[in-house]
Amino acid sequence: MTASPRRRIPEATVARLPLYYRALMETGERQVATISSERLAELAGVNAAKVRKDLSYLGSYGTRGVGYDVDYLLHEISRELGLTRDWPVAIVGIGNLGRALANYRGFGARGFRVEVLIDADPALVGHQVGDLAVISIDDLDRVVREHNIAIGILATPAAAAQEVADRLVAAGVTSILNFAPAVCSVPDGVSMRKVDLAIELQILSFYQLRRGASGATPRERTG
Amino acid sequence: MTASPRRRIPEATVARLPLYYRALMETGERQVATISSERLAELAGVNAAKVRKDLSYLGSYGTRGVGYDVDYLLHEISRELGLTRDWPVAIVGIGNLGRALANYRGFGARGFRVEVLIDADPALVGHQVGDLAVISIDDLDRVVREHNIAIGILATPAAAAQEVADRLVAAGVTSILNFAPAVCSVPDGVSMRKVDLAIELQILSFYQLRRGASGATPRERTG
DNA sequence: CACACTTTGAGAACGCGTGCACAAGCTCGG
DNA sequence: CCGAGCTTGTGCACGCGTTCTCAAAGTGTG
Repeated sequence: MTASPRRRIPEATVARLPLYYRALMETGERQVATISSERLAELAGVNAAKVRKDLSYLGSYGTRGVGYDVDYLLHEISRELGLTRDWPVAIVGIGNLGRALANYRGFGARGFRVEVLIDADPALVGHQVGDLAVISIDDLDRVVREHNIAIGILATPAAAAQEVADRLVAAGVTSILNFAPAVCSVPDGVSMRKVDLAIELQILSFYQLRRGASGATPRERTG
Repeated sequence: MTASPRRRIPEATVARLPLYYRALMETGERQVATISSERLAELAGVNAAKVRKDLSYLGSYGTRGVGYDVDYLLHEISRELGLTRDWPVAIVGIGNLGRALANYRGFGARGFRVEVLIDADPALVGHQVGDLAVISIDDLDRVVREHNIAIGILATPAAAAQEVADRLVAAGVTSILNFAPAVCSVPDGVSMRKVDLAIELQILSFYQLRRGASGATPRERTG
């Protein structure tokens, strides 16, 4: 029942669709029937021309002189993003970050359901985190297959990242969200997105430095 | 003592410098004196031409026929990224994620030191998280100024994000890393980077769906 | 029905980033 | 000192994404 895309949707557009989705959800709750590209742009924090071009990749869902039907557009975007499905998710690496992700409420609402928690530390295996018990990494393959998991979240230390990624892929996972601070490669046909907290701070630091010593100034490093 | 840039460094290059930095750190520990762009590219997960072009924005730090001096390059990159300084950091919003970030080891090593934890929940204020006590949001302005904080991490619920961002900016913060799932604007002269976990999963979901029903297939949504 | 007003959809120009290709420059062996 | 072999630095072409702009297509009013 998945409609084939009219045209290839640019990556940059795909990355913005979730923004539109969220903005439309908030708008829909306010009982607004239609929305203009300009208003949607404002809510999503982009400009109106971009909104119109992005949406035109999905098809002609707007009405000139009126705008976009909120419910209809919401439905089209959520279908395109696969939010009409339930995606079972596994988290590997139940440290600080893994535990926080396991308890994060924001996932479930969009159909991403954390069903499996995996860790290599025997001391952690069997422990309860939220509603779930931590499973040994030795059972990774079996559990991932049983739960029919397509999306994995990698929250291990850097050193383990590549090996765990390989095992996830071998078990049938085809999308990985990688929080480990390590370069990590996956075969064609598998998507991987990276989130690296330290890198984000370093980028901020670069621009902070460039702005010169105006405002708060950093201390010279002592150690 | 900050060298003025030879040329403007493209954003895309800035975003890769931390990758090179990390790769060089690992290389340096192995007592390797020089490194070629090809090897560095491999370690950083990019291609060699890009490495050379990126590094050329910093200056001519390589030697033809030889490669780059690891220590020297490391020093130049860390200076450019501001990693020779200590940056005191504040985290606002000590929920699941905020707590995980507060305990995250990866920051300190690069000079980012979490010195202040702030939350709006009176029940949380005063509680110890790691070595730090949670401070009331009423004291945000005072504490941020006292600690001379330039970089803030926003880990509040979406509804509070914009207001907290405004207060951080008013207190002198000029770089914000925003984990709240909300569009949030800051004045010129302030940098903001966004990390949105739900959006990352939605992007993965899009491509997962496009790859068709090969591999694990999602369930139709019930609720 | 005609006209003023609104808003979409897309053509076109521009700018940024990527990757190829190669000259310039260095080392090393003889 | 010369020539073979590397590796960098960069000019150039290409493609993607953004933004400007405007015709097309709708609504509403008198």
